[in-house]
Amino acid sequence: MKYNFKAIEGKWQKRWEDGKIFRAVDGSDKPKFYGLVEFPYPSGAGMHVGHIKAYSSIEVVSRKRRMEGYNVLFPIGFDAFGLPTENYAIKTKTHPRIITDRNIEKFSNQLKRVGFSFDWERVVDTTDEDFYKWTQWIFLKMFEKGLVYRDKAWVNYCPSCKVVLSNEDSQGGKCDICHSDVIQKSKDVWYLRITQYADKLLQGLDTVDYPENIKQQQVNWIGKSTGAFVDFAVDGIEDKLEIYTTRPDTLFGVTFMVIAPEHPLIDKYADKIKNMDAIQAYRAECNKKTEFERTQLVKDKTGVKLEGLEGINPVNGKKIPIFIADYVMMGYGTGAIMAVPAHDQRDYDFAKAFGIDIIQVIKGGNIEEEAYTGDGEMINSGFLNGYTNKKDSIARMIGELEKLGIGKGGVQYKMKDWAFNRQRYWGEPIPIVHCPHCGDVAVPYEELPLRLPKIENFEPGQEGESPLAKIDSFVNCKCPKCGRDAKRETDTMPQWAGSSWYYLRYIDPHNETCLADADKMNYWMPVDWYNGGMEHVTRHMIYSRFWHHFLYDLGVVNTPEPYAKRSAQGLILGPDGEKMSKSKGNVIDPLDIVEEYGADTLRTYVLFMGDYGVATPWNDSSTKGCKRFLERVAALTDRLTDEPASPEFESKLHKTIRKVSSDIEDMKFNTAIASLMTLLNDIYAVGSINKENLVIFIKLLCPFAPHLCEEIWETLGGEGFLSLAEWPRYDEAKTVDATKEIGVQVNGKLRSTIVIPTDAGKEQVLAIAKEDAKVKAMMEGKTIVKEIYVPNKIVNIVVK
RNA sequence: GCGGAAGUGGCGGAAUUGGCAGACGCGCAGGCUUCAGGUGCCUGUGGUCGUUAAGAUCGUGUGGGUUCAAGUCCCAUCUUCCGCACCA
Repeated sequence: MKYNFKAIEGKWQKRWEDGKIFRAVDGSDKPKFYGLVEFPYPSGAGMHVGHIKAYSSIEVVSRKRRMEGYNVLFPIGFDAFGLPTENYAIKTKTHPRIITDRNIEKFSNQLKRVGFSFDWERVVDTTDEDFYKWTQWIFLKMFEKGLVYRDKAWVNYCPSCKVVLSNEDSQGGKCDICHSDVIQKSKDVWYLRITQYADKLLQGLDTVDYPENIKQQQVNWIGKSTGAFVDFAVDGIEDKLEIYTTRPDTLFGVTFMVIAPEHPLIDKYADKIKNMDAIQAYRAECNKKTEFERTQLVKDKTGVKLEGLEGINPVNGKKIPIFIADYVMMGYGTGAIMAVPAHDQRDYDFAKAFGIDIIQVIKGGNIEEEAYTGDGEMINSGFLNGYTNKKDSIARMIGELEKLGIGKGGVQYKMKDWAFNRQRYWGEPIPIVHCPHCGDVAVPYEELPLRLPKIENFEPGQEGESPLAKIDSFVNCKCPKCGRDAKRETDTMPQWAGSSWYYLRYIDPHNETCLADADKMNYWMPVDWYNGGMEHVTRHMIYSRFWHHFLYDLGVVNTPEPYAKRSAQGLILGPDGEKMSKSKGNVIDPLDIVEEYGADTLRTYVLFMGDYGVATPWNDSSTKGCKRFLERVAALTDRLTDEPASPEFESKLHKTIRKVSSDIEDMKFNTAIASLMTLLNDIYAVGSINKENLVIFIKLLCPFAPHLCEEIWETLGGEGFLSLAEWPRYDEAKTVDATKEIGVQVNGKLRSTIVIPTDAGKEQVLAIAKEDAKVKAMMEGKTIVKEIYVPNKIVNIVVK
């Protein structure tokens, strides 16, 4: 058969779609498999090769599972709210709805042309009001349970996008979307109390099958530390200055304190501070720096001493100076620290710069040179003297502080509450009404969805307020509680909202009475295998795990964790080895590949190109190599024979079944395909193949190159769809060969190879080895010191 | 700085976890087919020495070590990539 992919691919895509053969069945008796891939943002640019690679893994696993008799849910949808669409809407004066629908259609067609076996009857779109109704519902449930609060806060604000960003969206002081510098601005912010779930999110990691590096990233992100809160009295004022420390054991070594420039104590006691001018000047200086700069300048500590206020070390009553310095952040701990220069490098640098005393309280290191952070015997530390174990001294100190009522043990998280509102049009409206009499009131559940009003102008206001604020008919409403005039919240939710629960909606996408039917969720959840990008391992995954834990506590879902297993694909780099980008002109368009080589070649190549989890450059010649492979497979129909296969070939075939089956489970797609290539070479070497064995071959190849394999199946007179045929099983007995070639070493160096009967005894194998001419020559005139035989692997004869 | 991963031919990468390094693919070279280009098919392809050959010898970032045997384990060291980062 000649390989005419253009004719084949459209034909089978149509048959699959018409036959609805990839439809997931609710409540089937079969075992279930829920495979999930991160749904795409339908950008105008269309699909990227990265999408193909990301989806191909679960695609192959899902296809294999179907053939193994599973009831498979492999859905797709669109994460369609977001800034790029809105910005494009502003630019082209087109409604985001129109743009989104257009892009979704384009994406769908592209995905279909690659032949992915998605269940197209379960497509979800986060911007569909039937979907975001339930996003709003979950928000209101959180509001009801006290997990939502509003606060005035200094927020990360992108002056270009005119939008408030979470810490997660403004990493490194740059806007995640447009990469402009982020500035600090005072705003009304809605927060979700994700910190309340920090411990559950940490503990949940012990119950899921994620790779270690992914777990570690999530652990780091949550950033739990244990330590103590300690109150320091300040000379001359009533208020205490509370600090957080992970090293309360070093309290006797405290020689100064540092507070963040924004610390409220400063303004409150401005009249007591004698050098307010200098303080204000320093603050102004800090304000100019972005958070990025502030966290970059590790060296050259700067700061100003507060003249007129002095702290008192609670354990020894010593008076110590207080500084403001920008290396202390208001956003972590209490915004104030006790400084122990002898045992903390930052404090040490600061003390050296400002000529402050350094008191060593733990023996060890050389504090003339640098801070000593290791363990050792406690000295100069009153009741802690003589302690050598950090753990013990910390426990003793916390006990002492608690007895005195000036401190207590506590934990801190790097993770902050999730800033949840955006001043944008193209997002889920936050279903809250501001009533002058009742305060913030939830929109009643029965009024959901709170629809986005149809408007013409999507530009944000001058001060960055939401475009919705200009729509009087939307803003003005009655308070659901008291019925008097009230105003609607005009901010919308961030892009992460819809993706925090979308995998549940796939289970029951058209349900009008709840987010998904409980029985169906009991059947399908948890997601058995979720693949996506490393860039979503912290934000998206932590947010959605948070929402899922919340829904579990609410009794809506039956599992605490949404994803049983997670994997991540490596990037596809440009042919030049650089990250693909428009500006570098090294972008590969998957549709060009489909046009030129066909979808099966594209699918095969993205999995063959290298280790799935590792970034690999695109190589057009190698793509051709995959095409050549498929052409040679197609030509097998011209090499059919009625002859039974030789035992040697049967053995190779069954080993290949075993290898492909296990490699797919281990995501070693490259070696799975390589073993099929090897088998194909073997078939060509033999010259022919019988029908029975060819069917096994195309079944193994089917998850990778389904169009071609279906076509061959049809040519061979197969009934129905190969995609639904039974996955081949290997016969263990047939994978065992009668003889085996093994290496023979003399003194650890390979000198020859011999053929032995499989599982022959040591004596027999050694006898064969010693008969070998080359081995004989090497042993000539020497005495044997040691003989080693590793069954079916190697012989090593040590001679002197 | 902390945490994680990785360094293997001209290139992408294999190596059943301590047992014949370089599977498979690309590229390259030679040959056949072809008017020719391309495609296809066959053969070869880690380095060095060796007239071909037989063979020898070196070889998995670098330097040591353990072992009959090391890409794989241990110690030291260099490099690259990816997270996190004045987190108290």
